[in-house]
Amino acid sequence: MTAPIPTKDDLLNIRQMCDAFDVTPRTLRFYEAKELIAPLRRGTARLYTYRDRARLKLILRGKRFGFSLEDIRQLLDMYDRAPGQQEAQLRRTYELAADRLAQMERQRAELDEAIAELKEQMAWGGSVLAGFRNAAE
Amino acid sequence: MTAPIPTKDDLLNIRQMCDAFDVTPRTLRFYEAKELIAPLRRGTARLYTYRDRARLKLILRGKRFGFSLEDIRQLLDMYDRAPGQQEAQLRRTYELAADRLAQMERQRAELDEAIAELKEQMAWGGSVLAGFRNAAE
DNA sequence: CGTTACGTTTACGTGCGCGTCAACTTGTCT
DNA sequence: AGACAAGTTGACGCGCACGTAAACGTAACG
Repeated sequence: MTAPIPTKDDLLNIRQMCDAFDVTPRTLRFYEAKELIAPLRRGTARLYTYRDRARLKLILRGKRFGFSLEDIRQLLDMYDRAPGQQEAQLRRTYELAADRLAQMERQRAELDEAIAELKEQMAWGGSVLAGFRNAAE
Repeated sequence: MTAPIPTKDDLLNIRQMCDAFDVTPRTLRFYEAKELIAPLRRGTARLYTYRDRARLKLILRGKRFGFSLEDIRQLLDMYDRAPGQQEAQLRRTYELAADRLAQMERQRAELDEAIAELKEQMAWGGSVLAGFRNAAE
């Protein structure tokens, strides 16, 4: 098998983790230093649980969105601190999420605008290219 | 007047330029060092022409698109040499823009997804909060 | 004439997200 | 036991896009 799909309670070492997510060991250790993930230890060696894999997935997605690792750390804390929490703390979390959501929606609006502008520019360039094609005949 | 709108042949000093575009002097000098703009000099002092202003506008727009300054420099150079430009070079630019556009649209799709997920989480948290309120009566 | 404001160059500092050694320990195989 | 792979912890380096401080020039104002 070229793809030994890990089950929920499999524990992956750092190499398997890197292969699975296409990252380097340095990256995983860096994320750990930044408290984004916290793998188990067998002696000194790291063992990555299902939870770590789920978190890493979210980390990489967050990165594609353009969030900083610090942003992502806060989001992750929010995601899993939810169950069994005191009301006040949960409400704090909720408000943090609301802020984040607003931020994301602003970001989306800006992205939409940028996309529209770029399309406009490209239409202009496209017309110039069309001119070239006409002149070429 | 709080807004002394500059005409095409006005020359702006660095402060006016910064106020007009909401950047710092350091930024303008940095862009100049990177050969993105090339203001006139009166003695040693910089004087920004209409052309500089137009270029800065494009630079800042490019940044919003997520281009690096080096990318932007190349695009500006091509833009300058546009009159009498070879089709090939312009097409390069066009393709570069198309790639970037595709990236941005992927990013937008992912952002939408993330927003949806976050909203879902928040609905869940909201229901928990509602439960607290019921238990409190 | 001094001083205040604004500009200049040069150069080192910063935050982010890792890359890249070096030096060491820890299994694993033969 | 010896060798080798794979892991570990520092610690320094890097590219980008500037921030920041030092030391200096220049022009206008009172």
